[in-house]
Amino acid sequence: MAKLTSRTQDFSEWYLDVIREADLADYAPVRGCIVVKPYGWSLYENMRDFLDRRFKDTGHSNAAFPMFIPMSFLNREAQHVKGFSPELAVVTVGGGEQLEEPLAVRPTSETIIGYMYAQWVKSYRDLPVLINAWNSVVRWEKRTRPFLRTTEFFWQEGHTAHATHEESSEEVMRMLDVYAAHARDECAVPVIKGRKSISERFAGADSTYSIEAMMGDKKALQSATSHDLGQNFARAFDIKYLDRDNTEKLCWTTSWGMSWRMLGAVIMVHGDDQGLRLPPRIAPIQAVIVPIYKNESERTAVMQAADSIFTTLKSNGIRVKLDDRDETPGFKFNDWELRGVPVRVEIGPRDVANGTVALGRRDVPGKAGKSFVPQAGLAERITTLFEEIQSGLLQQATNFRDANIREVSTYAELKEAVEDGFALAPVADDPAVDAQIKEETKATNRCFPLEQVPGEWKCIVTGKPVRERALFGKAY
RNA sequence: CGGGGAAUGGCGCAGUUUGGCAGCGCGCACGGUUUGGGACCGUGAGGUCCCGGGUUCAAAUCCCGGUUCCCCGACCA
Repeated sequence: MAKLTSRTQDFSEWYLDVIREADLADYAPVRGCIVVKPYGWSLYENMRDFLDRRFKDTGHSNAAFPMFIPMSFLNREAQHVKGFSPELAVVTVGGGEQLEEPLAVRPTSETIIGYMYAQWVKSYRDLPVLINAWNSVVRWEKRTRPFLRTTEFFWQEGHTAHATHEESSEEVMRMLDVYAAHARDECAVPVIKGRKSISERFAGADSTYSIEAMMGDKKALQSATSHDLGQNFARAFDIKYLDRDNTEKLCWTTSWGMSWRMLGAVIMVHGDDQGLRLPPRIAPIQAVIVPIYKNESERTAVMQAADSIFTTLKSNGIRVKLDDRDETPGFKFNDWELRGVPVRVEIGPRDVANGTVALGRRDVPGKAGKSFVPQAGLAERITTLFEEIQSGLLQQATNFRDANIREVSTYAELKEAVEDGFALAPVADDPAVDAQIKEETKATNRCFPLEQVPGEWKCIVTGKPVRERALFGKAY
């Protein structure tokens, strides 16, 4: 009586099943939009809070900007408008009257923030400006999928302005590192940091960096981006400052974002045929207590012990839930596995008598993951177990990814490799090369990883000598 | 936006070919027996058959138009 399609049978269907059955999200009555339900939102909040902490720790502040952007703003940066106009939602009527100037619903906020920065920045003393915004944006996508690609999506967008390119470049890399650390340390998702190829970079950026992850079906997911905008937006919006030498100079700006797509990554990287497997650090419920009893007198004794364990765990800072629903234990075991709760505490009459509990871990399914331990010191034991599970999930994901990346040196090898994983291939950073490979293999240039083994190769398409290899894979 | 599939109670589906009482499993409510890996019996609630038109004595079923979802392509966080 499985509620889920198996991953091997149909990964895409499995993904949708998990989202529904684990109560993460529901479809909204609007094309391509989803409703995030409390359990899913709680997971997003946990991820968001960790990321927000990292932003604050690197000197950034949060602020809010309008969701409506005058069309003329988007038109000011040529590449930017070219990239985004096909997916804009535009408001033409307000208060029952035709608007003089249509307003785009923000697809991203570089332009309106650039406009504001131009007013705020006058002197080198005003720099750097380090602002982040948590908001939602709208992009009219043709093909949508919960969390991975929705018409409206929630994310954060950081926007900074600096006096020199040296500073702005540092910022771009700093935030890429923040994303990679968040993915690794909190979401247990190993990522590869890299530079986007010319054809894949953000509309209006000089260069774009991303973190790329491998999902459970060996497809790639771009999980966050960090852009070096050069002086493009500073020029378009007149973001200038008076330097120490009393000359006016253009600022250098950056932008960087991570969306709730990362939540999709957590599902697809860790999930198994029983459902979600959540890393303890971000799990809405870290431990669930399942009481087991046959009759009223057993119930009284078991519930008393369960309550006491609940209080202890909670006071030790563990996000714990006591499942007192009128369901059989077996049902609850499966239910919480589906929802990805990392640790399960089972307590029955025998445990009450022995002063023990049965401890089950989600990352090791079935009875293999179960052990019987004393109630004394349970909170400490569970806290340690969280760390084991957290690092275990990361390790599993890393092993899986590394086992599915092949270094190739010919086009034929690349074609074969991307049928079942990633390929690391020497290529020229040339849109024509990207396009040809995509056309013929369906795989795209994910990035030129920052960590490169030094060497000289021949581009597998053009035969030209190259010093870098790029990661290719089929992508979401 | 192009090609293919689908939409029937909360979920999964049958019924559509050949028009004729809207059904099944799970879930839900209540009562009882159960409870250490998805319990069982009984009773019951729950439906604009995706939406809008049309044909017909009669439409879930046939015709026209639209919407949404899934899969495959082109665009993207």
